[in-house]
Amino acid sequence: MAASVRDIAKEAGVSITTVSRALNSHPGISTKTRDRVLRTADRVGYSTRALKMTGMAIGFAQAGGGRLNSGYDSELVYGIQERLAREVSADLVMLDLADRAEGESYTQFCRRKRVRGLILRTTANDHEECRLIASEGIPTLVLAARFEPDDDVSFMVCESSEASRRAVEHLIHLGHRRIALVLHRQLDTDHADRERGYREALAASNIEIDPSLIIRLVPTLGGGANALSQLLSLPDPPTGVFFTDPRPTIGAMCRAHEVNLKVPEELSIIGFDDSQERKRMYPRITAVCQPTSEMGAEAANWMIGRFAGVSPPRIQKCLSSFLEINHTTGAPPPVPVRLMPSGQRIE
Amino acid sequence: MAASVRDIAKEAGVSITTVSRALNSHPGISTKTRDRVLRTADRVGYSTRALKMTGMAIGFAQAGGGRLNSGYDSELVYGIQERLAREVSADLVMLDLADRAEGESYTQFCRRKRVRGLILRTTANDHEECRLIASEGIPTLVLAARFEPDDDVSFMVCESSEASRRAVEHLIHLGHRRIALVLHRQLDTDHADRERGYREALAASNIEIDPSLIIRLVPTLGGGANALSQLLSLPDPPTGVFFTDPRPTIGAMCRAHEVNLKVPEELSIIGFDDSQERKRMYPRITAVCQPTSEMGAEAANWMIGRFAGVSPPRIQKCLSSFLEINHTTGAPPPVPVRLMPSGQRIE
DNA sequence: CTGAAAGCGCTTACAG
DNA sequence: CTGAAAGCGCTTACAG
Repeated sequence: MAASVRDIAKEAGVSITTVSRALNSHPGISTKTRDRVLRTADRVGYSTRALKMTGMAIGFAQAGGGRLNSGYDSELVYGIQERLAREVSADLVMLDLADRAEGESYTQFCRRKRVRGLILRTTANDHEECRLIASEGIPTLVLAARFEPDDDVSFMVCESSEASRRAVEHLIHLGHRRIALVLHRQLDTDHADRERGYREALAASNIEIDPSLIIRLVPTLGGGANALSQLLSLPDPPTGVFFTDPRPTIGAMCRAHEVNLKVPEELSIIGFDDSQERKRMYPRITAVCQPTSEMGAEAANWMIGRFAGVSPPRIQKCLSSFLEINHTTGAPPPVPVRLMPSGQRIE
Repeated sequence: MAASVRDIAKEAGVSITTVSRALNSHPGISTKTRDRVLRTADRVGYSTRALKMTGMAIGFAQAGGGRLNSGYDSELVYGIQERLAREVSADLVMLDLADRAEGESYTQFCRRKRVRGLILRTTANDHEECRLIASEGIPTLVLAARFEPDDDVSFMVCESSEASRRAVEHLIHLGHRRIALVLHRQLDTDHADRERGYREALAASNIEIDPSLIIRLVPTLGGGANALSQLLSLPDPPTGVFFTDPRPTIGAMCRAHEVNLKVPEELSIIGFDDSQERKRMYPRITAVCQPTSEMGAEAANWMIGRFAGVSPPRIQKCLSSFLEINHTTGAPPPVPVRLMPSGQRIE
């Protein structure tokens, strides 16, 4: 049960001295022995005495180092904590992977921080580090990123191509034909999904893609506002727009009010929401929504189950985004509305 | 430097057995001895071996137990982490004080969780617990609550009576005379501050308080929306409203759009913002704003300084809210706007 | 590169 | 209620 260095030593056929060296990455030890000892440690369920006393803790960290700080992260933390609080008494520790000591493995780092499992966020550039961490064997789950099935990495991701397709179909059913898409400039799998949904919906209705209706931007409030203006000043403007990120969505809604554009009478807008922003906007926006805090809760569930020996050691779960139809989508106007960049109407 | 049980024993003139018992709240020990030992432990700077290895960590917890989950908490955590990341390598651990073992003191709990200092949030009902925790001597800082100067509790709080007074003065200068106030039903010191600012501003301009213009509610989006409707359906409605909480502010802005009320031409609105909500609203709202993430950063600063022996052991700091004048305040309309509860205008 | 032995920090029966 | 001694978990010179 409570495996000690002695247990590992007996099991691996070495002295406790060697075990200690392996666990603490001392230099004077052969790679082969060290690996065998560490594998044995994991197998017999080794934990330091401090860890036994201290209770369970799971870490939340950003691959590549640094601290977590987006609203999306907060929503995830909220979901994780709520589930942890309800199910078990486990602490959540906000870690910075850049704090690892020289030569310290991720597993050792977590042991030192008394953390038994890691929930990770990552950028597209840090997938390799996620693979490395997972390969060490410490229970690891990456949130909101997708890995290949043969990558031995557990992840949860939110699929949004289908909800995105439905969103655009919703506009088509309402009678829209010129439908714009506002995308991330840096296309990750999530945003590629959303673009795919858009293209599929248009293709299914034999509507040709007009590249001038696809805008790629840095996802900020201001970017969204400008994208709206840019689209509406086109010679042949869209009657519906789909924003694939929350910040541009909010910026665009503000700009619509600013230029006195009636939504949805003059323009239909579908946004993107990964928290509860839509409840704070007027008109309440029709949006593709991600169940973010639910993802956090699911992540906590899996971790709890891992420690209890119930969860599978590897999970690759895909949650679904959903289209919530609210008050910013309607039939297209008889004549598309065109605005000067200044906001003045072009009749 | 690295004080051990042996050091404490020598210093306190007892055996290490007794020290161990005191540190772990074993029953068979006299209160007097235990207190002396624990005081000595603090004085000589005792820390367990695990703690020495594990690096610095500070805890974030809710007095009274439970997990933190409001947007306000997220903003605080954001501020704390940003500063911690920049200044030192300290982890932030989200703790649930309800996880304490039977008979375990707060200090012991923190030691077990390898936490060297506590940043607390509290409700009005849990001030006593904050005093108790602080009295144990572990570095403790309560955020966003006010204690008496002779309460030996460190806190940081955001004063809002002055900014609230300025907010109402701003309306008065614009020519408003009938100014409504929307308040928490449960009046804590923060909200009492804001009410005081309102009353002072009116008194200074010899405007009589009209109780029908003061609404007390549960601070939700819907509550704010209803408060707006209620105020505008009065026989003699206000031309300006001051909301003292973020959620009703947002709800009221949505309701204004909903009933097609022109803000600020027909009604001036001053809101309250403790995060960055105002940047997401249209029109951008004139609001009393709290520097929430700055408070988190200040808290982290003080903690870091405490461990370095630089910060004073006790701090009672009052940050200032500020009035940010944006686009929802203007001159009152020639004739006050009156709306039916349905939203229909009463001419 | 590895291990037997000494030793540190702490806890726990046991004796008083 | 207290302490001397045994003992656990781990690390660290030291020897090979």
